[in-house]
Amino acid sequence: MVPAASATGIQHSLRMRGVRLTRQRLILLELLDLTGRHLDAESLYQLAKEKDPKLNRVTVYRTLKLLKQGGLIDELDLMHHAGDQHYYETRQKQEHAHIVCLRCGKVEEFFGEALQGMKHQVETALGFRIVTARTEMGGYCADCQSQTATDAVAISPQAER
Amino acid sequence: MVPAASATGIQHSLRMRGVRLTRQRLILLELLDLTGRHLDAESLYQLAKEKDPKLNRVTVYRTLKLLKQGGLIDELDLMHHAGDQHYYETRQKQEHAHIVCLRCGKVEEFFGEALQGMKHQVETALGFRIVTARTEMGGYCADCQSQTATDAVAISPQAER
DNA sequence: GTGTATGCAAATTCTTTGCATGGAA
DNA sequence: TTCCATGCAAAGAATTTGCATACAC
Repeated sequence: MVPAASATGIQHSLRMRGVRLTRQRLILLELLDLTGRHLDAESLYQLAKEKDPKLNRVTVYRTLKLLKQGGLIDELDLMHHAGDQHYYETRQKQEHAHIVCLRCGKVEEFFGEALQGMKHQVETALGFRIVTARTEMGGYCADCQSQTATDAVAISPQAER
Repeated sequence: MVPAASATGIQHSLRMRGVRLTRQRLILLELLDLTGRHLDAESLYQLAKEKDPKLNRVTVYRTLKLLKQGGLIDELDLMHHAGDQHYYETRQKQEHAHIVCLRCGKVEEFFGEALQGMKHQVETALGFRIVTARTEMGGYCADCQSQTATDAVAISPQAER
């Protein structure tokens, strides 16, 4: 179960379900797996175009949807720090939270018992069967904290998004 | 600090920052505070229109942005179970997770130590100063679990969104 | 009175859909 | 050979922007 085997694992899982492994899907799966995490549809599309200039943006969206529905990738929002697009990562065995610096955009991952624990608590306390979970936090990284004071982030009408 | 005082608290906070309390903003603040939680922009707009038919959708978006930036309301996605709109609730003293039933759309809230604990862990472990946090889970509520089997949710190309 | 907030119309961003053709199994 | 998957163009959903007017302080 080394990282590199993961794409193969997904391929196998898809084949099992009768999903056709087209050239486009293989390209996208490889990119999702090998590239540094947290790609959004547009970035994934741009990378995929380098490998196959004819691959269409729509195919990217359709493939992401397929993988998401199959529980093979997770969808993130990263606190919408850079817009409303979604980000994706291949599903890990270990649940983890995503921490986004609202100033520089850096994304850290946080692994801890708390997450699995909470999932179980929810399942028993509320009677839900949890399929997918997501914890995201926004704040300021060590580097940016000092500078933030300078930025004067008063509650002025125009800003970010 | 009773619930009803909360809208007043927000008003005070806004006034302090030099934000003008217009008729429209007062309507929106009241609705956000008194209505059952988790309104999206469109729902809030529809409710607001009943109180002031001339109030514009754009004003709703601008007000939500203002309040969000000021940390007075929190933005939720509710796992995008019904589309890509955002939902809002006035910020609570107690952090809590939102649990969404992917079949019937029911939303439950889960309060627990785990969340505050994790926030502190992240702050010390990663050196972040966390400003906003969000935990959402998607799954199936007790009522829907039995029926889900029947639904035959194989990984077929077309479905939801 | 002054300058921010609003309303209106138009634009933008992100994502999905319809339909004919292509290609994996 | 049979359908599922793709590409293309167009549509759709959610949200933002530009600009003149209105109104809170």
